[in-house]
Amino acid sequence: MATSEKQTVRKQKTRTNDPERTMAEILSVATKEFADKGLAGARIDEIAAATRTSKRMIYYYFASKEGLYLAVLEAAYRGMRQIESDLHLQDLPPVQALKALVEFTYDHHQQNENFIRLVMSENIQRGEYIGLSKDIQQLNGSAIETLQNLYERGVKSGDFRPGLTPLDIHSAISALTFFNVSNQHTFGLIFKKKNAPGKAQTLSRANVVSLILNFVAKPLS
Amino acid sequence: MATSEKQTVRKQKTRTNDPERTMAEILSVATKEFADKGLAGARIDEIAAATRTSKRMIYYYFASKEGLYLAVLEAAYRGMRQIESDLHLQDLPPVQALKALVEFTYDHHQQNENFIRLVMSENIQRGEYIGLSKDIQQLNGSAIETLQNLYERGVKSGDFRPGLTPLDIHSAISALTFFNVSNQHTFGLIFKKKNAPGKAQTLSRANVVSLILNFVAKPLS
DNA sequence: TTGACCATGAACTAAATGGTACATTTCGCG
DNA sequence: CGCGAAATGTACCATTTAGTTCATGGTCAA
Repeated sequence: MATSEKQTVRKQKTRTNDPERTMAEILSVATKEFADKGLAGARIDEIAAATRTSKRMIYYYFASKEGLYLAVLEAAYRGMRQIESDLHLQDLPPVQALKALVEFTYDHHQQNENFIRLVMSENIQRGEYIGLSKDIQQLNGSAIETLQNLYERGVKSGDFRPGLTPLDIHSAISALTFFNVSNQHTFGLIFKKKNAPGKAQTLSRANVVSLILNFVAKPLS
Repeated sequence: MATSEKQTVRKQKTRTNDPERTMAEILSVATKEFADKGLAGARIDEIAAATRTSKRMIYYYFASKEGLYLAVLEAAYRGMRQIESDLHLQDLPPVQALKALVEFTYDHHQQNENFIRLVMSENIQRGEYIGLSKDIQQLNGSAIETLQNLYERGVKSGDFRPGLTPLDIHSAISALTFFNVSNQHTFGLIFKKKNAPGKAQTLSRANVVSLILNFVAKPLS
């Protein structure tokens, strides 16, 4: 309609310079593409096409495919760190705090498939790009600290058994919550029956909580 | 005969036709390449170059890059199934059998990084290719059956707590043993200190056993 | 107003890469 | 022995794709 008449009705919405928005849009689209296909599988042209801007702009802001990929990774990790600090575990007694942490992690992983896929992608590349970013590296460090605190409190109160390291617990939680999402497709082929509803749920949240608590808690004897 | 003399020394080793060996070599090299870089990242030319044969032969036997990838997947899964049936779990009492299964799975995953990487690759592609192979799909099915048997024996004997499904247990074992290998690179960045020895070990075998046994075993009350 | 930055978009390049055409050799088999 | 099918090698093609150039113009703050 009307966008053109005669010769030029002029774009009614004349262009606005908004580098922030442009970059954000590129990042957002690129995140989907990289999460979807991995670094090697992603196509710059496809990303450009899905944007309101052009390939030219991608190189203008991110210099290269790898540069864009790294920016995507960093943005994803930053988003993660954000929410993680919103749990106030220190206000809860150890067992409940641990339970809350597990449940939070479970839900979070379940809801952030793109993040999970990016991490898988990076592992296929042996952490080549994540290793480049100092920023990213300290994230998990603070997660470990939180756990250390929590675990020590639990041991002192007699709720947790001693002899574990925070890293053990962190690994176990990550493994159980990550796998559910990361391996859903190859794993889902086992019961190729109904998968109509949500995702192929393998380990339920309750089971993960149970696994971790049974592992960490002191057996009542 | 005189394979030669005169002017040109003629290739002293005249060509031998050996389709079996050729295919096997292609598969072996391709497995490394696909495990290393994923489907999109792998390069047919590189595979060909690492073979004693040529790119021509790859297409002769496998028709396309995807065809080769699928063949690699199937071979990898077949190799897996092989060894898995060598455990005679039915000869052991439930708790020990479960322990043996976990330990076997742990070691096996640890030693077959290529397989793990292929599975990751497939998950990034949403199981697109694994889904094409009927062959592969029943593998995990039999693993589940084995577990079902074992679990039922354990419940009957009073060693295991009721209320679980074989799939729950299988998921937990897989998650804990798979993650260690699959996510070693992004996870390893936490303690970027010494990683000189083997791989960045996160969850020890003993801990995985402990996690699973505590989960499945009936709490002694 | 001016100049630095932002935006566009199409056409282009150079290299990488999946795939083939065609000629040649090997080998089992009658 | 010799013939046809299977196996193999070389050179090449066609397309895709990351990245650039060109040419031009808009936006905005000082």
